[in-house]
Amino acid sequence: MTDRWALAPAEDGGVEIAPLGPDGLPAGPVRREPDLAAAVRERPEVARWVWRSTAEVYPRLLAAGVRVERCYDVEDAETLLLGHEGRHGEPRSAAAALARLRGGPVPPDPPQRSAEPGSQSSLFEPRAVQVPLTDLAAVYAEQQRRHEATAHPERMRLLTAAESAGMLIATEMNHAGLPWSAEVHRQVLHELLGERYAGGGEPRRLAELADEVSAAFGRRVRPDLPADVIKAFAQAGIKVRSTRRWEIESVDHPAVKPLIEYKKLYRIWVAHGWSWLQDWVREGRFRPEFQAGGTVTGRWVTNGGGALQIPKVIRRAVVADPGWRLVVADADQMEPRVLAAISRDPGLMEVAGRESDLYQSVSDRAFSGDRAQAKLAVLGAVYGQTSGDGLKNLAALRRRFPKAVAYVDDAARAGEEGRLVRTWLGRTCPPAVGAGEGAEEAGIPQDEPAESGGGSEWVPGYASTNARARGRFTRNFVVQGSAADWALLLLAALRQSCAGMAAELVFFQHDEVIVHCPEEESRAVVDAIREASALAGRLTFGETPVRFPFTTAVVECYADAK
DNA sequence: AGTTTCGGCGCC
DNA sequence: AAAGGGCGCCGAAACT
Repeated sequence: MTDRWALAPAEDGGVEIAPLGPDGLPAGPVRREPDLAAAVRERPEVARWVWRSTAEVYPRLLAAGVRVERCYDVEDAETLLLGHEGRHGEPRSAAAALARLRGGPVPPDPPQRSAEPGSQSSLFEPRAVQVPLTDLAAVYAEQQRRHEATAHPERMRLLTAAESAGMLIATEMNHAGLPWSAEVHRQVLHELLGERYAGGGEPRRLAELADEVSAAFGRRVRPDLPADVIKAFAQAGIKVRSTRRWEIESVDHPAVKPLIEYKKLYRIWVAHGWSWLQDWVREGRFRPEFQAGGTVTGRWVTNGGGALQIPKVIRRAVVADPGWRLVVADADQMEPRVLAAISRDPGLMEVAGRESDLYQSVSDRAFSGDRAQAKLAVLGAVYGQTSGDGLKNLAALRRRFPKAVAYVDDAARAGEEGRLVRTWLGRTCPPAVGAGEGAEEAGIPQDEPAESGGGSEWVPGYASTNARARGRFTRNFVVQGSAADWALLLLAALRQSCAGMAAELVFFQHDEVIVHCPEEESRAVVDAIREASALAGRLTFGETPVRFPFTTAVVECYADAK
């Protein structure tokens, strides 16, 4: 690629830029310009901007109305490369990478700030250590070489490119915000919770439910205090270990019904109630701080506002602008389809090659038509279910789809034995806690490795509790993480096809994306999603029969999508 | 008084 | 039917 330029903001608000040669080093003199946004705006021919941190640069560009098509985020790539090299946790800053390159003392990473409601703090990162452009380019050039040393260089290049695209998209989503009607939200809260009382106490409906619970127990009980509730049940002659809903649901006592209702509404009140609205919604937009690649598996997180946990009833407040629509697109059975693609199990690839309900197809083959059982078995295999009907169902799944189950079993065994596992594109799981030479030298006891030996059955009972927990983690990691790999490519492709339109990506939640667009663009957006899905499948997994269908809905209100 | 952990539950 | 993976958030409890 020829049209790569490096970019490094200077302390005085100016910027250093330089074209890069094939080796990743500056191919011309470093230019210094006074205005970051102007420097980028004036060079639309640049195919990819190489910079230290998207979070540092891109919000400033967007604020000035400048978008870029592609970037390469050096610090983000450093994180992924370190992980792949088994050096998870080493400082990831460009300054640290430079120090490793030059053999100097490696500075620790600056501490992460936490989000405050409505803050604009991501516009600038004052704590970040700047590196001059020539040094940044040196780190970049070295990273290009490190890509070549990975197990699958072309996949690793795709991963860092996709993750950088994710950084751009997350920043653009933060800039756009999710359309949010405070009026509808207040209406929903009033319907569910009743009037608020002065003084900030519980709203009417919660107070009533608390009274009902107390009346049922015959004494004052605070339903939000688990210890109080457990004691009250004990006094009524009922032993419960916790107040989790699934545990008390089956208890025969008049307090149970109002208690469960209280918990449900209490949750909405504290997490998505009036104070949430006050804190997070401004001028018709909810602005969560999306953070691409915020989890070890590559899933995104949001920083503040709980944007990835919006309760279904609250989604009524997500309303398109007048004349606009929300295109809500949900990938159908994403994780088992990803498992089919990565394991190349012939039977699972065959059912995943159809767009029809995958769980139904699996159940027709292995569970005599019981879809619910098939879904449980698949999820149990991916999550590492350890007991109950799950194990029996897993056996049926293993008979029909041996390579698929072996794939996750192998990942689980690797985790139990303290080895690393990777996603399809090469994102690598962190090492076991206490693992590594340091721990051994220090005499920290290690978990016993699981019983090794042939066969891909996973035999419970042979490894320690910690090792088994790590096995469940790595088992899930390869699927959840590879799904995140694919989802990133999907987002990048979708963003590309929306580039000429007014349509904006405004929300992303693991396997679901929302595009906000003028009504007349909504058909084109639906088509774009289908095309992006097919492209993402090909790019991520190569030639594969597996398809990734979406359920799409064009709605004015998010709650109407399902 | 301030900070960390826990319990419970929301989403996938 | 049973309680497995990844997160964030809040208040209370448990600490320093």
